[in-house]
Amino acid sequence: MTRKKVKLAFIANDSSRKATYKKRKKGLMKKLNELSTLCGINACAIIYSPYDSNPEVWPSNSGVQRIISEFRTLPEMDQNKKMVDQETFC
Amino acid sequence: MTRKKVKLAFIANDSSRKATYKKRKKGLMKKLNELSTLCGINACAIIYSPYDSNPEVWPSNSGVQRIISEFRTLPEMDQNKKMVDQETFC
DNA sequence: AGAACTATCTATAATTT
DNA sequence: TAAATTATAGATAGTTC
Repeated sequence: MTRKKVKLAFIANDSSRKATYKKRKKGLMKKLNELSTLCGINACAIIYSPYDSNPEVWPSNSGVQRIISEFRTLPEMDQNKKMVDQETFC
Repeated sequence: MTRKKVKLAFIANDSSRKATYKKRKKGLMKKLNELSTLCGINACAIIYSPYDSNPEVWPSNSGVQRIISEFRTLPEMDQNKKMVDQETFC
């Protein structure tokens, strides 16, 4: 996306792929932090990769645990359909 | 970030905040999709907001469920420390 | 292997429709 | 309100050190 447009496909070259991963992971975490701060919302992200020994998370392990606990309390069906009461709000 | 620099703070104006949320959420999901594709990694994100009746997720509800299940299988301590065997790989 | 640089691509704030 | 536009801030591919 800069010196040349990047084709949206797996980067075959190992070192290029790792370099891109490190840069983009950093950028993504920054974006998520900005979204959360600017809009006052809760969010989390978990990223697995061979480059990090443990999953990279945002905002923190405890923050992720809190949000996924909430996510799991949603009945399976409600995770896909709109809920009427909140629909009214939006 | 464009016509004017944005201060990293909660956007007080309701309509501006909502507009920013919608744009940035879309951008974030695109970035996560790109990271996953380019680098061949597994990742997920969950975003809660008053603008969407249900949490917005990437890549899908089932994908999120799969990844958080894996995350939860990590012993609490391992979620923060480096693991020696993978350290060698990186 | 990284850290830094920089040219240029992308995301998006403000504006218009 | 929401979608489209556009000017500009930000992210990053390729390169250098």
